[in-house]
Amino acid sequence: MRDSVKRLGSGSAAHQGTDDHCVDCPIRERAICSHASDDELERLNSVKYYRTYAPGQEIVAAGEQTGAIGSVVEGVVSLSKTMMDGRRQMVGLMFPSDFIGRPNSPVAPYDAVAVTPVKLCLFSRQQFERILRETPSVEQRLLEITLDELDAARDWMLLLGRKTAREKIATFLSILARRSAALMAAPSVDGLTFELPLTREAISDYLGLTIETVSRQITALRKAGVIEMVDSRRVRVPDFTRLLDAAGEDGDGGLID
Amino acid sequence: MRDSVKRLGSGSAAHQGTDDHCVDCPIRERAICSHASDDELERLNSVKYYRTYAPGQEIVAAGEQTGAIGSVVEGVVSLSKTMMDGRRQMVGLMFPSDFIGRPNSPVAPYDAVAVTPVKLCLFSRQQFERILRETPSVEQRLLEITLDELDAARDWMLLLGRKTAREKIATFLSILARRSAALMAAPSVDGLTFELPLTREAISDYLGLTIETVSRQITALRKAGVIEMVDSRRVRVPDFTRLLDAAGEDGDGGLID
DNA sequence: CGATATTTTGACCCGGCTCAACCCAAGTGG
DNA sequence: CCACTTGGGTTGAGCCGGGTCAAAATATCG
Repeated sequence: MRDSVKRLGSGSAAHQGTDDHCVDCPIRERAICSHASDDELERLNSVKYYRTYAPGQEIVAAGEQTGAIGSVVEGVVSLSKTMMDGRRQMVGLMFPSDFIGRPNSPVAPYDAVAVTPVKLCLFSRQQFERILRETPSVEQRLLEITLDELDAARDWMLLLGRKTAREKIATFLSILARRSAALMAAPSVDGLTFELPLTREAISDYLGLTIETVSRQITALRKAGVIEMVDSRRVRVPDFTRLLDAAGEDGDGGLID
Repeated sequence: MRDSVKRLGSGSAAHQGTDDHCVDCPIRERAICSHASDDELERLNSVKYYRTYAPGQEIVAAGEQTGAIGSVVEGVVSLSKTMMDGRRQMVGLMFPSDFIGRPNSPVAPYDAVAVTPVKLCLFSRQQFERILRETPSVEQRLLEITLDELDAARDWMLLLGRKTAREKIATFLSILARRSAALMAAPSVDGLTFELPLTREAISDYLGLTIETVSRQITALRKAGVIEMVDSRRVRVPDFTRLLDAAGEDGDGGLID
C-alpha cells in the first residue's frame, strides 16, 4: 500500500541557485530565515534548493531516513501517524513558512504528504545542522517556530480529547477562516469565503472523526445557517462570531489572540 | 474558583545561590544546562533560584503574566487547558528536566499545577532571554527539548484522536512503566512495579476520558491479567509485551527507541 | 460517456458518557 | 472511642454521540 504512492525522489527537483533568490521569497518574512542578516541570507541562498510535489504525493514516510529538511514555500503538507491496523491521525497541517523535518534526528516520526501542489525549500540535513550551529538567528527563529507548533499541537489536543464532532468541525473551519482572512488585504472577517484544502477523508484524519461524521456535521452547520457551502470545497462564513460559538471557544479572550 | 487555590507567590522561595550548586543538580545531564560549559554553568548558577510547590498547588494560571520560567527539578507538573464550560484536557505532563514556560511570550497559554511535591529551578524571564541570546549551548538544548516535547504532543494526538479507552489506559501505563524502568539500575522490564503519580481524575484529564471510564478500564486490565494493582496507586506489570499489546503499539520498532 | 473517486444520506449499533449509589481510608471534633 | 465528614475510587443502569455498514448521489477524469 505504501509503495503505491509516488516517493520522495520523484518530486521535480531544481538545481541550487537557479530558482528565485531568497530575497524575493514569499515566506521571507516568516520562515526560519526571517531574522537572518544579508550575509546569513546569502549563505542560506547558496545551499538551498527547491522541490515540488503533486497533491497526494508522499514527501517522506514514517520511519524513513531523510537527508533533507526545510520549509514549506507554497501549498499545504499534512503530517500523520498510522497505527498497525490502519487507524490514522493527522498530527500537523503545515502551511507556507512552516518547517518540516527535525534537526539532529535523521528518522522521520510521521508521514508527510502533499495535500495540494507543494513547493519546499530544502537543505541537506548536514548543511542545515552546520548552519544552525553557526547562525544563531536561524536557530532562534527555528525555536520560535517550534514553540508555536507546540502550542498549536496542544490546542489540538484539547480539540481531540474534549470537543464534540460539531465543535471539531467548527473549530477547524474557524482556523481556516482566520488564516485566509489574515492573508487578505481587507480584514473583513464577516462574509468571508475560503477554500477547504483537504478532502473529507483528510479532514476526518485531522479531527479524529470518520468521513461520514464530517459530512454530516458540515451539513448540520449549513442547515443551522452557521456556514454556507458555495460548492463542496468552498465555504462562506456570514457571521464569524456564530462560527466561534459553535466551536466552543470564548468570544473574546482565551484562544483568540 | 480560581482564587481558592494557593497562588504562585506562596511557593516557598529560596534566595539565589544559597541552594545547591548546579554542579550537583540531579537534572544536570538532561536539562537546558546539559551542554553548558563550566563558565556558562556558572552564569546560570548565579541567577537561578528554586521554588517549591505542594501537591495540588497552582504554579501559573492560563492567561496570566509570568515573570519566571525554568525547569522541573523534582516532582511532576501538569499543563492543562480548560474550556468555558469546564471541560478540561491535560496537554502535558512535565517530569524532572522538562522545561516550563515560553521565552519571548509572557502570557501562559495553559494552567500549570503541581501534582506531586515539586521543586522548580527558575530564572527571571528577562535574564533567561538574555542568556538564551548569549549562550548558544543553552538555546540549542532548549530547541532539542522543545522538539522532544512536540513529538510527545503528537504521539498524544494519536492517542486522543484514535485510541480506545482501554488502549489509552494501557498506553499511559506503559509510558510510566518505561519511565520508571529507565530510572532504575537494572532494566528488568519484567515484573516491574511503579507508582501512579496522578489521581483518577487527573488521569482522565490526561487521556480525554471520564474518571469512571478510567476506573473501569483499569479494572478490566487487572481482570485480564495485564496488570496487577498492589494498591490503588501502585501498579505491577508482569509482562511488558502484553501491556504494549493492549496499548495498540507495535511490539518492536515504532515507539520503543 | 463510462469509470472511478468523493461526498452525502440512511439505518443500526456500541463504546464511553451521565447520573447515582456505594465503598473505603483518613481526618476531625465531641 | 465513636459519629460524622471529606476526598478518592469503584460499580451499576441507561442513554446517546459518533462509529459501522450499506447504498445512493455527485464530482472528476480518461
